[in-house]
Amino acid sequence: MAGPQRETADPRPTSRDVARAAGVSQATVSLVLGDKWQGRVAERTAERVRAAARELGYRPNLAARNLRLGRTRTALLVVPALTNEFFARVHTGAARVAARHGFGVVLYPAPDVTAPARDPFDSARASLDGVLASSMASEALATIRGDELPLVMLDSDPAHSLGAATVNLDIADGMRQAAEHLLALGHRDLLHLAADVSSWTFDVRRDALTAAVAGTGATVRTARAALAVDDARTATEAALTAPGPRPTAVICDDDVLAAGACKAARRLGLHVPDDLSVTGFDDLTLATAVEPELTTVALPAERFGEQGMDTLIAVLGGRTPAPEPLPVDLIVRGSTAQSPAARR
Amino acid sequence: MAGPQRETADPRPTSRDVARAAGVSQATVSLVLGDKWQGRVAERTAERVRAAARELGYRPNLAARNLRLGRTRTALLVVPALTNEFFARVHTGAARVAARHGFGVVLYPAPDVTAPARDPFDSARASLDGVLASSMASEALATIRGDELPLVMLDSDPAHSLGAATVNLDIADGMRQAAEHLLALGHRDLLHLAADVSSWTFDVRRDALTAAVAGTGATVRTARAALAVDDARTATEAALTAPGPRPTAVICDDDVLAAGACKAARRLGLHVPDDLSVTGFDDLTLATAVEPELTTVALPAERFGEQGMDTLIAVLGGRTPAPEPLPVDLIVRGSTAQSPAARR
DNA sequence: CGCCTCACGTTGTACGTATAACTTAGAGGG
DNA sequence: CCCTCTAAGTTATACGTACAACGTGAGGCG
Repeated sequence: MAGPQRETADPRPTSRDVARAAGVSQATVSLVLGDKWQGRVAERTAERVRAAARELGYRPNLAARNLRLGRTRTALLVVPALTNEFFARVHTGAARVAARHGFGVVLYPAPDVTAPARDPFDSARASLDGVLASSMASEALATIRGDELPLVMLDSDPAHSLGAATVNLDIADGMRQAAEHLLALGHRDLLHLAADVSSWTFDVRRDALTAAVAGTGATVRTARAALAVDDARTATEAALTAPGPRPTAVICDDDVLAAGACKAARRLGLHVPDDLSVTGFDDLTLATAVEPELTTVALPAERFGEQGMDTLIAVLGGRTPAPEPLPVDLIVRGSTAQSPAARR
Repeated sequence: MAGPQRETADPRPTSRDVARAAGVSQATVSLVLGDKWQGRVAERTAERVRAAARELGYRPNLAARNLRLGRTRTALLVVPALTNEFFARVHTGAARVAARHGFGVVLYPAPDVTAPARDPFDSARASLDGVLASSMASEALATIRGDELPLVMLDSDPAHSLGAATVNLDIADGMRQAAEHLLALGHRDLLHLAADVSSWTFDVRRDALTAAVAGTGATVRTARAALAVDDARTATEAALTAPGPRPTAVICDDDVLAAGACKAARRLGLHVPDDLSVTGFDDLTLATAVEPELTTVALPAERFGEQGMDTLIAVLGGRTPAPEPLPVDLIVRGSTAQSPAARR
């Protein structure tokens, strides 16, 4: 029955179609559906418009709305890697708050945060209202700032924020808790298994650890590894077999590193936690999947993402909130115990 | 020196500004920058326009372009949960291909794929070119189909695809490989630790397992658990202490489940793999973090995401490719060994 | 009775882009 | 010398929305 197929297979109804169906003007439809009709449109008419919109399955064209309003209700989330469970959880939290405010979140995974590929970001930023950037190097940050886009920094150095709002986890306190836990268990020779990544969040861990052991007589050696189990295992093996007194505890920047450290211990015939204590960071799924379960610093990742997006939306609204760092908690599980020496 | 601050803090240059700077009309700017100027604009002029655009830092307004062109170069990726590393990797692959074609990817996490909350999806779909939906129930699928949006199904039942293109992993073959591996090791009493999730991808695992053991004389019992370590451990403990012959191997729908199974074994005083073999599925980071490392079916998750997006873009281009299922590989590690009986 | 106010709308326009349709100046052909 | 043709632009318009500015008829009031 139908004639030859038209090239327009998608005649989505517009506000004008709704207007025609309701017997009003397009402007009235816009007023009613935009909730700006108080005292401008009669309740009877408003209801008729709403009914027509429902009937036709009307959805406003966001491109047109964005063009008209000059904003997009879209925020960019920049993270090092979404495959890192921590950032996936940050995204979850951020997206939840965003949705609550009618915002969308587009992701920009920056494999190398020090030198982000400009192209995908360039094409995207023209349609963004704001940026939520996690763990970025200040160089990359500077290029973003040049765009004058509202920016909120997550877990980044306040000293290099260039005036952007920052939202932080109390990473330093987490590291302090982990260190004091090990010290209280009698450990005096610590190995810091550090992430081989240039990022403020890891600098904070280092400094907090240094501060925590200062004056206690304990010593800290450092090993570095990429955020992968294998690399962490190799690095730990090397560090534990190096000359000098063998560390009795490994304090790791991350749970993945801690898992690698545990594997290294097993390879060397050391028992965790009897011969070697290990602490992680983040409390990922990993932490309770390995044996023994990891003593680790639990970060409220989703809450963190939520607070980040809340802050960005506040900034867009002209306010400049400066939230307190979110508290973190050491969770003591099976991978830490009294040092062999303290047990006597 | 500057006067009082204006309310427009962001006068981003438009194509008209570029035109003025280059001494041409706005249309010419659009032609040059859109690469449609062959034989329409002199090379000298084109270069002048490009220079002006560079000078002003011009970026086209995507909202205006989208409105004009009626498409958004944005695809929606629907996944059950981004915190599942598998889906994070699928996203990575999909986003990579998308970027290559100038497409953006927006995520829609569907916590419950059987009854997706309509609201966030509703507001988003008006600005989408297509949908890439992973592991969705056919009900939810039907509601999407109603929108007439180009759709590609990932890892979903071809029989319920309602005509949408499907892209699949060869899950059945993976499960077959795992089952045959265990059978070859002499295991005759298997426990299938199934994901307590209603999804085609898990139905396929079940059916493939059933088919693989048919006629071999082996028996398969089934336990169900949510995709979490703790739940998997509990379910496995219950199944292993149930009356009847104790299974000598656990074949799991997922690595997280496998990690839970390993923990259950340890609790019951069983050694993996000597007393109990365990296989996983997905080959997540988890698989090599636990001890022993998991024998598991490796899925090319990123490649899968890439192929999904390639297919969606092909569909948007009017083609209807039907790619072969991607091959998967069993990776034998330390969590499987000969059955105690076969060892004699 | 004439004017004002108020409630309820409508008309018109702008956002920035892409492109169809048109103009114009030479070049070349008959 | 006029006519056509092409290169090299330009003018004008539409996409769908939000909202400022403008009617308009009815009732109130002096």
